[in-house]
Amino acid sequence: MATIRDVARVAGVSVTTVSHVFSGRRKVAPATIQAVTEVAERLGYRPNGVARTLATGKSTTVGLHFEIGEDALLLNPFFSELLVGFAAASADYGFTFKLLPHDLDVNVDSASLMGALVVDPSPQNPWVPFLARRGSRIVTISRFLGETEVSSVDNDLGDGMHEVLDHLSEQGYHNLALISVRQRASYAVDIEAAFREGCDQRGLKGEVVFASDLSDRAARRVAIELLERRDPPTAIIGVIDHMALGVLHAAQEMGVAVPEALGVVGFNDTVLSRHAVPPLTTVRIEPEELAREALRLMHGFWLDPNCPDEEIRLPAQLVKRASTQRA
Amino acid sequence: MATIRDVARVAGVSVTTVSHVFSGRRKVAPATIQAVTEVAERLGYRPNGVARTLATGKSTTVGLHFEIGEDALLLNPFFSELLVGFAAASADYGFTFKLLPHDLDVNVDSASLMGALVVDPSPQNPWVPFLARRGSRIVTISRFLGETEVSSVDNDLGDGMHEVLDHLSEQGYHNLALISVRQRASYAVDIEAAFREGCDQRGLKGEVVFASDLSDRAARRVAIELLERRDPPTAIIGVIDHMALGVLHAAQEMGVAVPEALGVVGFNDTVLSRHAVPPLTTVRIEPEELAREALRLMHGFWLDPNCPDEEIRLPAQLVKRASTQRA
DNA sequence: CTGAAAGCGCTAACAT
DNA sequence: ATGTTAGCGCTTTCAG
Repeated sequence: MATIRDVARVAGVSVTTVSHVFSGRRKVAPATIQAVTEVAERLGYRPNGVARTLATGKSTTVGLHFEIGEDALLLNPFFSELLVGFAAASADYGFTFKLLPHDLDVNVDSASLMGALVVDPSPQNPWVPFLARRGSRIVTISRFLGETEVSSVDNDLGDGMHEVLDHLSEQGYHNLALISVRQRASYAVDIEAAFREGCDQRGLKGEVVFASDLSDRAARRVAIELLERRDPPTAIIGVIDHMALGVLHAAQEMGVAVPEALGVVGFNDTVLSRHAVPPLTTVRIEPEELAREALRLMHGFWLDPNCPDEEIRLPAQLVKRASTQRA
Repeated sequence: MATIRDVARVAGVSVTTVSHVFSGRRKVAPATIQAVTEVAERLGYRPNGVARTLATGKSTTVGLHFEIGEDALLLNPFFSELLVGFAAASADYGFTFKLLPHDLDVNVDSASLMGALVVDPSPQNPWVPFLARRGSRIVTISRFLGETEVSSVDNDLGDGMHEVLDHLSEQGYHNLALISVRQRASYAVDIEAAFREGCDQRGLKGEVVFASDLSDRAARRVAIELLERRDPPTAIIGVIDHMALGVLHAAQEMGVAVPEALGVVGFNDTVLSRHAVPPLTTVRIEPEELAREALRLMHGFWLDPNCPDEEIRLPAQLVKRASTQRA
């Protein structure tokens, strides 16, 4: 691999000059630029980013952490969509990603990270405080409800829930249940709060029940319990599509007709909801938008390390499908 | 951030010693280790990986490239599963990942990569030759059918196809169609070859048709065409689960009973196949296994940069579900 | 408009 | 068992 010195020598200029034609951080004579570029091309020279990062102390790598573990989140297509969004947007901003392992690993080379994107952190997420303390700028997808102050980009899920409730009551569903999880991630908190408030406001009966984890199986178990009651809910909402699918399965197994006897609603509008039978009413959020905004914030931090934290809020929109359309 | 020099000074030893207590590359007196560790702890010192990489010329970062684009691959849960597998295995080997953008970006800092993992490359994949030329070791998931010599870990999909054909003919499906794609990735090539050969061997009628891309929609369109024929196939196989789902939808829309009038088979055994209605017969591969093997190879290269390339082949196993069980 | 030279934080001969 | 020192490849004052 040719180094900056090789190029300088062959082109008959100093390394300083070569450095500047590549960084563009100071004016260089057009003829010199021409010559240097040519030599560099010929020698197959590419600036070494590691050396550059070391010299400047400014990295262009951002950490990426998905808080996915034993539970079913790992199968949630939402994450793939987000990932694609990140990959796409990274090209525009010149960032490159480093995947952070699931468990906090003190050996991770935080010196090489300018910041980190953390997806759906729970308040116990160890990476957020860890990285923040080391001086990394952090942007979370959905909010971090722990102590550390960070930037975030999130959807207005509460708003989405209100749309859901309007729709359900319009369709004649008045006895509702929300299947949530104990893990206090912001999306669960927001959805629950809006659910309780919205049911009160509309005079709907609404109960929140908890599944042991985010899997469809766990949701299915809870749904079966709900449907076995003498006064079962007429509509069940899952905090993520995955769980709503579990409800769908429970209903099918128990011979409960959807949407006639039971309305089912999910959140996120992943492929799963379109492919469900019947197709699932859900709340749409835009993963690519989330990714793009997150990277925009990150880029702001890169330009100005002292740029203050920001909280971006994107809309969430109800998508009506067959699982709640009583005709 | 404390540097190695701060630690050395405070601990009253040389930087060399500090370096060695952290790298373990030479014996250091227990007492010294103790003292250095203590000071480091107190000062919050962490070795700077960027500097280390520069000094050693040996990085522990591996590039990760998913050849996902406009087509539906981005929604294929298989990738999430692989990703989780990579993340899990990386902990064991001490690797960390750098996501490579979809399009070849010459500005990517290949100097910081010891190697790259490329998932399902088509023969036109630009990253493989690019990185190989820069001296990165490459491991592909499924084989790279282009010119460049690389290591790979792959499943024996041909074997899986033979199991599929045995099963189908056993169930009385004798007029088969395989929906594949024009993109000549190794999985499509392998599956097609085994399909043709297997049908011949068993005296089954077998036709390969092509969808415009890997999406369920494209597969659905092709399936509709197939089913509208005067002599429609009695079983349709999709090269990935996603496409088989499209077939399922086409059948449903056209009132064709699955599995009675039509058998449907997919590949990969993603969540989608379990959640399909009816559940999809498919060929199971193990994403975590693939990830683990790939990283094992990569680690071998890290230990010995001259370690020869290797081609790992993992099994693929038929999973019989309702979509082909004629009772 | 261009150079010289001092680092960035760490490793690895080469010494002792 | 430990230390000295010369880099790794690049950026960046400070000079010209």
